Amino acid sequence: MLGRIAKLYYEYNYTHQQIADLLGWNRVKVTRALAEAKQRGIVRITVLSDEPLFVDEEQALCQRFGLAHAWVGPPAIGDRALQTLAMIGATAVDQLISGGMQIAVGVSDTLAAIANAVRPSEMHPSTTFVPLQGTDPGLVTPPTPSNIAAAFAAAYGGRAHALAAPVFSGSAEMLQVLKWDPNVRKAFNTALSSDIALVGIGGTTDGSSIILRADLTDEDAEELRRAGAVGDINARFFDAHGRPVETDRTALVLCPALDEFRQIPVRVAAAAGAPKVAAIRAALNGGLVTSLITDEPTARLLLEG
Amino acid sequence: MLGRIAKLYYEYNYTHQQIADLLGWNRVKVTRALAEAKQRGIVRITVLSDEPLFVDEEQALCQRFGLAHAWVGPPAIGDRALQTLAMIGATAVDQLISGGMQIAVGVSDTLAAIANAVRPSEMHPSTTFVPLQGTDPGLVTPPTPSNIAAAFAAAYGGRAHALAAPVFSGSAEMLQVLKWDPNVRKAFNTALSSDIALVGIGGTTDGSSIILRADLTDEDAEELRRAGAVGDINARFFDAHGRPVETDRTALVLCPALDEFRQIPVRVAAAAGAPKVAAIRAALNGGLVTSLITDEPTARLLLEG
DNA sequence: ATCCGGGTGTTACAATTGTTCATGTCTTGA
DNA sequence: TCAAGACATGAACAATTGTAACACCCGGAT
Repeated sequence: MLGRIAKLYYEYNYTHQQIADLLGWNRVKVTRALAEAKQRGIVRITVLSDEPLFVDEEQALCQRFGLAHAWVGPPAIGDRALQTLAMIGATAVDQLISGGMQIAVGVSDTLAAIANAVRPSEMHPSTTFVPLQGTDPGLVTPPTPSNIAAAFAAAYGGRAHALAAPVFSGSAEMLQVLKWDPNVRKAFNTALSSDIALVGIGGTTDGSSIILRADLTDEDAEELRRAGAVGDINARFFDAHGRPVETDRTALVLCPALDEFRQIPVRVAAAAGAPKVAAIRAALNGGLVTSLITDEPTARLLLEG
Repeated sequence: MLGRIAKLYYEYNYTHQQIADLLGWNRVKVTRALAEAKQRGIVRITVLSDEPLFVDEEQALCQRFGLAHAWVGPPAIGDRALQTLAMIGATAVDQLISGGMQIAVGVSDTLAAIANAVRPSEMHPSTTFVPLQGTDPGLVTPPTPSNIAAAFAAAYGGRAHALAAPVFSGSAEMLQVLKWDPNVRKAFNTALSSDIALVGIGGTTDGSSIILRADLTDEDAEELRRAGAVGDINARFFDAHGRPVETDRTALVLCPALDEFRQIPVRVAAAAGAPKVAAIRAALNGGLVTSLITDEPTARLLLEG
């Protein structure tokens, strides 16, 4: 039934009202049916154009920061910040991915949103997604690394690895034990041999999700900032030059150090928003990432600075 | 540029106004750009559904008149009668066509509209379109058979034949000469060996386009009606039982007789509208066509009678 | 019997989109 | 240089679409 209505509307250019009259329905019902048809994917709208949305900004970012790729999306409207970034990110991933690749994924809300937003142009059954770090402990809404990897794999019909280890250890001893576990070591070696890494960039301002995830206290955060930390990738903090910053608290993290992370040849970060500009700029300047997914206002701020 | 705007609108769900603000444009300009993008095919809207629009009517028509296929489109809105019929016709053609076929095409406004409306689901380079009759003499707006065949061929990437002969002869002698011309005979033999024929059905009411095309006078038309003619296919008139009706005037026509036409196994007619119902019904009852493309009101009238 | 929960119909209103029209601008050719 | 035509522009209006609120009905579970 949805198909019929969708055809009448999109192909025959009937108005909702006319469809309602034809079917003896109510206009609002037609409106609702069409919304459902769209949502269910019965109606597919494709824009046949590969021109990037903001070529100028993308090129400027590449030149200024020596990036391999840059994708700049439109400014978020209303509260759609995450979704907007996710869409441009999905485009980016779809352009980068190809069969047989191994792709490492970090954790961030943005990355989770991207994983849900991907509409593969083609399937890649032989592509593998591996998590870059273990699972956060008390995280309620779950962008866990394994979940994100699984979501990507589901979208592309590929495979996903899981990593059954906590990302935060309660003690140095525990961290040591974990680090020497053969399975854990293997998992990290695998992740670090990926072709591409997808990560988010976090800030160190109040309210950054890393603060919450890591169970950091206000004092911990303040200590980090005093030590010069402006942001993190995979719970590894860095200063304005992209150099590692560690405190006692953040040393207990089970995920690749920034220098290990650099082994991955293509490192794509997705992040946007004024509070994160300092962190993004630091990551770019320090060469922590080779490619950036962001939005137009953020790109402008990065280029202005 | 159109691609960018289309993406912002259809993928990022910006409103026209927001796009205008973003680009420093005027809203109306955005509206117009989007319309052009649609028109140019940069934006493609697909309804993923193969359910026919009016299954009940289609089945009823098939049963009642022993048809092989029936396609029923929605009622025309406003003055879009031709375009609406063309769309359902295009769907029908796309379903019927396959590689290597030879398809004979007649002349009618509807058929011309269908040829322009086809959006091939796949190309058929090995399919050939051949005209069923010669060219009308004084026809200003040109749905000439060769044009229609060419339009179909262009759409499907196939080949088209031309038939360089007038459909109306001024005298019996001329008709004889033409009929014995080897090229003409070959052309007709070719046409009649087609897998499918696509034709229109004309009525004999005042204003029927056949009257105009054939340069028939009011007296000619009246004579035809007195002789029982209710309609025509390719300028061959028939009565309410689908039996041929000829007058001196209409005998001078260079196109297959109705009985020759029947050699083609699949004969698809496209026609709709209350004035044509008698003609359509006659063609169906007489088995002149095996398949019908029409619209819902016409289908209703046919089934009621 | 009663109480949901989900779908429907209705209305009213808000937001978005489409169209028209008067005007302005830029070419083209005499 | 100027008129004529083609075309772009922006304001104003009209039509369509989206959304919310609310009453209602119906089948199933309590």
